[in-house]
Amino acid sequence: MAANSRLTIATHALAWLALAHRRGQEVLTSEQVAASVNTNPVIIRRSLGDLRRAGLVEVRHGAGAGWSLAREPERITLLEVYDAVDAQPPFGLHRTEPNLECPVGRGIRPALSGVYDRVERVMRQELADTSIADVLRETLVN
Amino acid sequence: MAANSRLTIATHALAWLALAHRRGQEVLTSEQVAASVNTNPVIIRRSLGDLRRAGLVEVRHGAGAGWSLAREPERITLLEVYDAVDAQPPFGLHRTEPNLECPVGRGIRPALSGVYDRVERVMRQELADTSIADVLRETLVN
DNA sequence: TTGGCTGTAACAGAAGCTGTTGCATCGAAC
DNA sequence: GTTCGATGCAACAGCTTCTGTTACAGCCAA
Repeated sequence: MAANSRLTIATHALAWLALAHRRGQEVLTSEQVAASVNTNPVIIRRSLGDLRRAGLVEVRHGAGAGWSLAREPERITLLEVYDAVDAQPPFGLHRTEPNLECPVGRGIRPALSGVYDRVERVMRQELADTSIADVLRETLVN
Repeated sequence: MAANSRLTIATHALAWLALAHRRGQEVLTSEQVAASVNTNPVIIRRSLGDLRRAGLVEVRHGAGAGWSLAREPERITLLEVYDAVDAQPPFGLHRTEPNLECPVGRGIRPALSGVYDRVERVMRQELADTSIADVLRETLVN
């Protein structure tokens, strides 16, 4: 499968909104964001739509329309973005049910679920410790 | 993309090999493993082939052929399995290069790489702390 | 009323994974 | 040396997901 870049696109858009706001630009259109990400405006509208449903950004319609952050960038974590864009978890269980007459086939799924849950927990903790402001700061250093 | 079940399939196969060995069964054929996983033997041969190249299992050819663990299950970690099957990393960067004339477009990729590296590091640590023996024990409890 | 932008559906193309078939190759058993 | 069962691997189909694109209706400040 193609590597999942949803979190990347959404974070890029949020960092750009944060920087624009700091520069006095109230809102950005999907086209302006798309120009920075270098993709199609519809991709950005889809991504920002996810973030809007999660309450991370706000949208203004009509003339002078565009997008802005709903909170200060210090208070938006990558975990919220991750949940908003609904990226796939890193590991999946069996696609078809294993053979339940085999002791391994019977018990392997709950056992692996426990492992995968632990992995996801530490992953989420790491994402929760990083904010959009952190990302923007690191971005402007480079 | 379809959720990645490579790690699941490989771990299932290894746990089954470990249990069979404990029961006195020297080797298992790909067909026997496939019967437990409930899939096609070729899928299992592909997966066990990855594990063989990583030195985690051994294969015997000719009559009485089949697969066995190359080490005790206590000494095979899920991190080794993860690396062996070459599962995709959880996050990908931009598919096309961002606009380098934008300050965010210019610096976002190294910034996100840093975040993603940290996420992968804790994920790998968690996998390194779990062995095939751990998985088998949890499997037989259920 | 106008004009610019959002919201969303529909579709195409690409990529990856699973599953399947077919066949060459290997090697222990006889 | 022959046999026979299993591996190694290529090729292909089907499915799903993601990205990208076009098209168009809806919204609202000016």
